[in-house]
Amino acid sequence: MSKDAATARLAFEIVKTACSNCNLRELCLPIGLAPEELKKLDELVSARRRLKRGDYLYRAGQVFESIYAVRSGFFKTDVLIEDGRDQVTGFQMTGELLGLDGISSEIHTCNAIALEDSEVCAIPFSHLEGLSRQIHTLQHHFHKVMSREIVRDHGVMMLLGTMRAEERLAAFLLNLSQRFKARGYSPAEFNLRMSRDEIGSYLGLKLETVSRTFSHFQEEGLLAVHQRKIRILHTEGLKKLMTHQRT
Amino acid sequence: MSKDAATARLAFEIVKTACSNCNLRELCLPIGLAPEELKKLDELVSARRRLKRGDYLYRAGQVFESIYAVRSGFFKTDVLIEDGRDQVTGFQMTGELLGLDGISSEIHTCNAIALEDSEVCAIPFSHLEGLSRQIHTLQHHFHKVMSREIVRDHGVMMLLGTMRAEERLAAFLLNLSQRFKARGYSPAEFNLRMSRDEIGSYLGLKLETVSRTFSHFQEEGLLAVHQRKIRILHTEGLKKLMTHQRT
DNA sequence: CCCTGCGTTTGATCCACGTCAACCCGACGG
DNA sequence: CCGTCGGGTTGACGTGGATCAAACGCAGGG
Repeated sequence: MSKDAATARLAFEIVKTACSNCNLRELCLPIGLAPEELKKLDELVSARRRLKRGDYLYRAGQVFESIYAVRSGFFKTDVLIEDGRDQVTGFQMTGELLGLDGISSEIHTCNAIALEDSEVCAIPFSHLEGLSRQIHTLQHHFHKVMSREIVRDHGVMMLLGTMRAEERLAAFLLNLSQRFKARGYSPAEFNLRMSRDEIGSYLGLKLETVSRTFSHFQEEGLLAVHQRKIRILHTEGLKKLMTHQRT
Repeated sequence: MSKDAATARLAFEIVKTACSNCNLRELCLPIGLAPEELKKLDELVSARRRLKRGDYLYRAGQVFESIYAVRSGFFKTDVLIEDGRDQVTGFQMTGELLGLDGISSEIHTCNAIALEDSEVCAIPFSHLEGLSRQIHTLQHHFHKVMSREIVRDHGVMMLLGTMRAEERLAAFLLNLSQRFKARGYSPAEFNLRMSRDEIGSYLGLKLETVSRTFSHFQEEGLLAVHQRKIRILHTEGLKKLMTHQRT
């Protein structure tokens, strides 16, 4: 926590700014690029940005210039409408991209907020377009990423439109679990970075309902919950819960 | 309706297959392209496809090869999960693109179904990627289209997550109204192409609730509803309804 | 150590929408 | 002309989750 330690860490990380030796390269934009292509991508990532918990990466209404790749940390995005209502539209973790919504109007349409101290790589969008005209693989991969975002959103629409509270929370936890697993963390035990209120907003539920549903899962022996620490005891049970209900 | 008339119309439309003289060029993919660029795009649109009401344009699970631009008609897309539940994820009208969800996994993730006799232009995706490496404007425009889809989905998530039935239906009607207007049709009077059930599925409501809400709007003097024919009598009233409620 | 504050849990009550069921109505076929 | 059929409307009733309210528990500060 000392100033020196922070400086030292900064220096260390600057050394490995490049995509080509970033340990996320299998998760992030560079997937499938040849070494020489990766070199080009290195030049593209113009800047890193560090954020503290609670900092805004960008705000709705700001001019869109770059997309961001999460290098470390955890984000949420949310939209709000005039009358004060808001909704969390997603949670982003390591290797995921932020800001794709801004491309359409050159203006960000949501807020992106760090839920813990985080670091992102800024990728100026016009550069990305330029480079993806040269590198097929990059172009195609970028298209896939955008498309995946659309598919993900459809999943959330499904969840919000047809599922009951238990199913929503089960789906949410299983999704988190799987994403942690993909990043080499335990799929069974993790810390939530977001509050009950934020989960509720994402799932279209009130925080009380989220809390009650957690308790309920715990009573059923599906989970161990302590504050934001979650241990999944019975993955299959959660999965069944998600699908089983019919009407 | 005679066979001859149909044939004649077919012949007529084949003549103007090209984007360069398509009257949708201001709405569809070619927006903003220079004449010589438009020529190149012409070669890209490999085939038209006609569909009758109820026909599937593609089904979830099929291999993805092309995206489609709606030339005429009206579509819905829906996703379904194992247990039989399904959800309409969108309604597409003239000039809008279908199939973007398939890019991510090379497999369509939803069904696209014609709600009336329709015609689409098939755009082989690999060709589109090729051409957009040559034409900046096309590339950028395509990115904007994908991004707009993401923003639209966020809007639906907002609707499903935070709005009550009346607000949802008001938002839905205003959205349709505006899209009809953009296409030169009356924003105040139009025919719904979809059933109450399909509206309900899209809005996360049951058809009875949709029906009741229509009746309610009619009692309030906001709408005149007769079957699928809608006349908006009081746009401002609908808008206020959409925003006004707080909690 | 205690005080304060915020996020969370838990309980009691309420209500918007779902469910179930009857009925209506325009389209279509015989 | 009537019978049928599918989508739409309307009513009565049930319920999942919202709302309101109180209490808890951990973290940070004095």
